[in-house]
Amino acid sequence: MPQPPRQKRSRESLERAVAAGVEVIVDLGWDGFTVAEVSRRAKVSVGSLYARFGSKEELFLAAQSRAIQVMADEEREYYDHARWAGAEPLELVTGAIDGLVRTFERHGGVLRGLMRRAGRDDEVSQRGSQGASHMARSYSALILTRRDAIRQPDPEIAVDISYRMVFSALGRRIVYGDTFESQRLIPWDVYVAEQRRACVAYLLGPAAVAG
Amino acid sequence: MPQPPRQKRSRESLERAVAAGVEVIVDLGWDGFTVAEVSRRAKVSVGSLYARFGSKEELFLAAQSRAIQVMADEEREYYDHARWAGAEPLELVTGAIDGLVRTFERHGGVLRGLMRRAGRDDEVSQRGSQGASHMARSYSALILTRRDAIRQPDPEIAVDISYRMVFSALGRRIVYGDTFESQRLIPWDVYVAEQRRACVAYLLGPAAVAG
Amino acid sequence: MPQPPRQKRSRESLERAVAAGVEVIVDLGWDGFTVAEVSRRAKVSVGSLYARFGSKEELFLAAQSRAIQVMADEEREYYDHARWAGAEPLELVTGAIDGLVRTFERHGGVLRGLMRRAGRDDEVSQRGSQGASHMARSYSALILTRRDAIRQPDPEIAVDISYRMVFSALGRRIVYGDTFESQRLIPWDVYVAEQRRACVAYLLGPAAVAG
Amino acid sequence: MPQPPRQKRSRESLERAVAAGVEVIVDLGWDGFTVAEVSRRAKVSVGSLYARFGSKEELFLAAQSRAIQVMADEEREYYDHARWAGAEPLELVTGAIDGLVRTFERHGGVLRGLMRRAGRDDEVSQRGSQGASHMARSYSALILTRRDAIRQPDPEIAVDISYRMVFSALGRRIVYGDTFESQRLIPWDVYVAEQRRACVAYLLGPAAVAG
DNA sequence: GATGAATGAGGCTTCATTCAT
DNA sequence: AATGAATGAAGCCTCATTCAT
Repeated sequence: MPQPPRQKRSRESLERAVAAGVEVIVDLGWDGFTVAEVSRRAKVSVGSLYARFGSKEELFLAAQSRAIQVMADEEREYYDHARWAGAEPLELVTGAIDGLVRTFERHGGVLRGLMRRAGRDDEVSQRGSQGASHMARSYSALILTRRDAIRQPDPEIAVDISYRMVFSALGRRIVYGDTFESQRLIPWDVYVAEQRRACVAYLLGPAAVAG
Repeated sequence: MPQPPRQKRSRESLERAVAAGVEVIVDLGWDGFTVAEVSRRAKVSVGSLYARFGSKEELFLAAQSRAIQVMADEEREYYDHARWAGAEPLELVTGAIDGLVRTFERHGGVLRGLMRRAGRDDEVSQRGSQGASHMARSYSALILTRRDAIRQPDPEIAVDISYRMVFSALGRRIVYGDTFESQRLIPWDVYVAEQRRACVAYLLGPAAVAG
Repeated sequence: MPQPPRQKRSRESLERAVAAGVEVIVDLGWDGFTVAEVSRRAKVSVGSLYARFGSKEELFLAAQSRAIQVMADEEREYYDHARWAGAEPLELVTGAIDGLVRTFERHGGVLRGLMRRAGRDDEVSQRGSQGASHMARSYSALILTRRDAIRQPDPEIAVDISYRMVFSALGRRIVYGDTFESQRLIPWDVYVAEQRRACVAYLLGPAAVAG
Repeated sequence: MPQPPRQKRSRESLERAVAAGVEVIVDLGWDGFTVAEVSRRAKVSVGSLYARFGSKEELFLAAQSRAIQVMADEEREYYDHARWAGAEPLELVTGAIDGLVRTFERHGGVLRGLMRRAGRDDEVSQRGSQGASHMARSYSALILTRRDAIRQPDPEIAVDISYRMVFSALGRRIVYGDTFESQRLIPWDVYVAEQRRACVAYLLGPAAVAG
């Protein structure tokens, strides 16, 4: 009986395991991320998971890496400087922020799971940090193509700060919901729009806003 | 002696239990928050903890309430309008933000533990939310004593947004550390100062900054 | 301040404790018979219960004794030979059985609790046995006043057997309900009437039944 | 080899678990029926027990089912009508009773444990009831093959009553011992013989006894 | 004595990891 | 290599009993 190619079956199992891992992170978060659950969804035996990943921790990290990879690919395309050639500073700031917003909108589910876990696991945190700070560089680089428009003493820092502010504000909302730190109901659209306004005011100053 | 002695021991061990609970939240977070650990640190037996709190969950909530209470007391004093009578808008915004900053500086440890848990437990989240949104009202009320100075179409929303931005930025840093979403090292002082600048720019516009 | 007489308060506490114990046996059975529950209902502290009864076991036994005492008093009156002077054998058998039936009807609640426990605790069993076999003697003595009417080789044994049969049948129904060993629904009245018929047939034979 | 080897170990440990469960019921009853004890005797880990049975309750029920199954098999064979073709009414009644007696003689140990628990657990009671009432039907059906011989107005009820009486009397003796409700010592053989006589007198009347 | 707070052994259950098949 | 059954440490909770006040 001809065996199916070892490598291929293997790769497929691994693929299913990682995909199931991401799925579980989205659906159940870390608390529901049990080896048995991933095994069930992936249709890969527990033993095989351990053969490939060594520990639950590694399995989770693999799922995390996968999710980050997807985001990074989208991000690379979005922040491609060619797309923004000739854009005005206001457009750049708005566009850079929107890249971040898009990521949170598209990947909120998995980001929620990852962020919750990152709060308690150093390795997860470190890898999450790599993904987030990679985006930080893309974001900053894009805006700093028009460094001259930044009305702050240290443009590098100011842009970085703006990234952190938006990242934090969106991340918080993803994880804790829309009325955690204030009961006032603010729709996502308005929330996002105000982040833009605040960053524009901070980075570009009055002229830009007026314009 | 005004207190009935029989209840004294009781009150003391309850006190030790709550204090130990807070301590464990600070040191180990929810994952290390086991009944046995609190029992050990409080030098109170497991049975006594259950006599008072009914469940591990209740015990955690009691520790949370205690921590929130302390913060609320400090906050009430800090945001007392009498202290800010006659202040300029710039001072108000800066002062309001500093109230938030102070809270995070003083209670970062416990806030870290609580926030991590709030991400996954609704009751904890709800109570944390109450504490945070109470401060939101104090913060907003203070700044809105000079509503006329706010250079945004809807001052209420703008002030609320500024609170959320600072809260998120500080909270994130408390939980995830100072180089999570960006590798750039920015000292706490600068980080805080830039939050102030961003909020001032957003809320008060150029005049205030210039001033 | 004049103290209430020690002895009296003491007796009253003990009384309340025993009464509460019986109440708990009736309402909750052994599983719900916790020291704390009796303490609560009796309004007597746990410490006092231990001072008087030494252990939960003793407390239960005291409640059991109390319940048995009440039944024994009723029984003594019911089986008083003076009441049955001149009765026909059929009346005697029927009457003796009815004495047993009455006890189960009046004290079914506590008997249920005691019997369940007696199955697992030797001391409870022994004391329950004393109560039940005391009634056996009253029952047998009454019927044997007309020993000559018993149509069995050994009247003593036959009467004893009849007692056991009725006792078992009633006890079983009290503890396990009316459709345990057979699904056929037989109302209590019919159930009791048939026990009478069976015993009469066994003890007195055809003549009595015909009569 | 017809059985897949992978499941063999599994089946064996499940088998050991159930057998150990029955053993513990016999030796220690419900009170001693702890998961750890069954695990120890079965040489099956606690985790495996939970993998198979989900809860201690399920494990107990599985042991109960096993015991009931064995009894039901014996019963089916014993009460097979072919074996009793042409029997006289007296033989039928005696034989039907002896079927019950045999079951109690052979399975007294486990019946004791099950009955004690049935008094307090509805599921256990219900399943026990099913077993007992299945036998009730076999018993009644056998005797009612000669319904015409029953000297009672309602033969169905009378036969059912006789079953209940014997079942109760034997069950009681199994659970509470031979001198619970009466101190008079009556050997098992005599006890059983008198049950037969009583039922015969009740069901068949004087003619049968005389015969 | 009376009180009831305090103790801690012991029971149930989950799940990461190992290992026989 | 793959499978999934087996393992057992660790966590939560109850309640009989003790003991400081």
